[in-house]
Amino acid sequence: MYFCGMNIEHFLSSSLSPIINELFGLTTNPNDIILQKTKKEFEGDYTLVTFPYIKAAKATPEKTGELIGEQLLKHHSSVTQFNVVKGFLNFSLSNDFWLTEYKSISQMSNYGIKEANSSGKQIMLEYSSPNTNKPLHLGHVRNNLLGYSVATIIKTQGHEVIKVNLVNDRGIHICKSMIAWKLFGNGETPQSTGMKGDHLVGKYYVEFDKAYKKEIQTLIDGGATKEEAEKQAPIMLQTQEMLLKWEANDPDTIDLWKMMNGWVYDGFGVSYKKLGVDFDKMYYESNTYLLGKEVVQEGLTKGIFYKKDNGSICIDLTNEGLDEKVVLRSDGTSVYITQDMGTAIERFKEFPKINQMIYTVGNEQDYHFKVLFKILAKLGYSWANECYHLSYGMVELPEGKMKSREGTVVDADDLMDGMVATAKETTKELGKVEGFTTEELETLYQTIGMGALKYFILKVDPKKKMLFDPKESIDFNGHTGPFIQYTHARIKSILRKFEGNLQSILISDHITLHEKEKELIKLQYEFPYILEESAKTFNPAVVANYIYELTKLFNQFYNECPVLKEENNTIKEFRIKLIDSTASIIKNGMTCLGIDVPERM
RNA sequence: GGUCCCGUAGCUCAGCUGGAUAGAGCAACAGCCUUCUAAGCUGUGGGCCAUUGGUUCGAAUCCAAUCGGGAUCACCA
Repeated sequence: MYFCGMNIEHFLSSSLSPIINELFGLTTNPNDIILQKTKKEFEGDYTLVTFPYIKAAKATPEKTGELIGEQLLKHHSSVTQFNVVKGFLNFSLSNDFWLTEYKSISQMSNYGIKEANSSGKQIMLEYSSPNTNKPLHLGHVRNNLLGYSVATIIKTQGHEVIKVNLVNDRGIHICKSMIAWKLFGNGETPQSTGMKGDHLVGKYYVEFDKAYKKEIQTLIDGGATKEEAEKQAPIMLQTQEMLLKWEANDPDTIDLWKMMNGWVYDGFGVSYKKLGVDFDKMYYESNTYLLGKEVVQEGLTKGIFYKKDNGSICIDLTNEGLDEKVVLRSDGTSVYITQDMGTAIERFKEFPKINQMIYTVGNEQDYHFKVLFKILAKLGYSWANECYHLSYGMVELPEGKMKSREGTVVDADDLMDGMVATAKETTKELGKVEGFTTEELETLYQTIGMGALKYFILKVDPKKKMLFDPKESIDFNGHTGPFIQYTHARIKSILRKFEGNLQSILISDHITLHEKEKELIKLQYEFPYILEESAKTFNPAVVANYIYELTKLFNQFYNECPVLKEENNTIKEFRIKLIDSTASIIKNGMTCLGIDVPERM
């Protein structure tokens, strides 16, 4: 049940409230009156549920509906008829009403999208945040697509968005890849192996794990307990030593670190480009991991934190329904949340104008962010309330959760390449691409393959975990990206064949709308409210599902109403306009999802 | 065990700020290409909306309990 657009809703509600008040002696105001779109099985455009008024009316729901309906009909020329079924008052708006509405829609360029303006907010949105020890996998894909899409959707509301990426480029896990490469790498480089840099480094992350496990087994066979073995394995000791060297700025270690991270960044760059995502600013944990310590001191003097006997510094959140949380280790070093506190404070200093900070991070960290925001609020940062954890569900495989070390991951590059390859195959099979240059074809395969993948992921509510079965490849028919892209191409094909001048078409006042035309107008009318809703809830699936509905409706229209073959020129020109604005909403909606739509396919 | 999230068609998902007979896609079956792109359209079958109670004129939707699944509760990140 959607709010039916603001203008119409407001217009109707404000017409209805005096009627209801006068009839039944109530004092409702227009905002209290809830209208809904009339269900398909019934005659009418909008529906008012009369149950709330039957007491005051001292009448049956049917009678109440009749009374309101009669008044509405009498006072409003746009309302042409009504009917009452049980407690539901359905009324219809006139042909002219919809036609007039459509005229104003068709005159707007980028209907529903607000330009950045001075009243808009400045919002920082963090997403992606990869580790530099392994390539991206399907989970990262969801994060990246979601973050990028939400940023784009927020921009349509006239806000400025600063997209940031906080790269986890240091720590023990990075050292693992480094040690393994040093021990077993024989000087391999992306150049010498032809491997993508992130994959090469990832290979050594796996190598580390193999060697580590082998050493543990040897130690256990020699009589050690599992716990002892895990601590004493030489490769682990070497890794810990390397981390200390890194923190001490040992030149050789830093050089190795820079070299291998460089490989990873080259690899990520390629993946990001394929994904079509970008960032306005990069943050690196190697620069931020020491932040937050002073704040801990500050909190200590304010009495928000306290020192335990063992020297660690904590905060007690048990009154808030949370636990006690360590914010500084007894050896004085930071924990995860210390950095996050410091980084947040730093960002608000660096960008004093930001009104909101959004973190795109998986729902496994729900608790962490609850604690983080609570601590920031306690420290007295008023903007703590404007921090938001854009939490999304895990992507699960049929066998369960993905685990990097166990090799049960779907690699992002493999996945994307596979989708593009399937797109190529399917396109060739259908054979509709005569006259494309080789370059255009490559772009098209890319567009379709990535469109399928992106739509597949973004059409589901981010909050929910989603299942991905690699064996059942992503579909190109039905509720999919390619279906929407195809429809767009179809419209564009008609527009290319139209011989008149699209810009100069004036919509006649004397058109009797076909049922499907009216439905198309009604649905187009909703687009701005869909964007609003989607931005407000940080949910691209709202846009995705809307665009699908619009597309499906267009295809029904396409099957019932000829455009170019329509003999009545007035109607033909109107239809040209109608499909043109449909195409542009499809395009703009898909852009919100980071999906391109081709002119031909 | 505490806290949080989730259970809708065989499968993947909409609908959830309470409203009419719970919707799509995939899969299955049956139709539609001398007509603007069939990656399309039309139709058929498929549901105790996990269960039980409660609130309400009205519950898939709100509340509680139960069952089932997941996450989290580190001086890891």
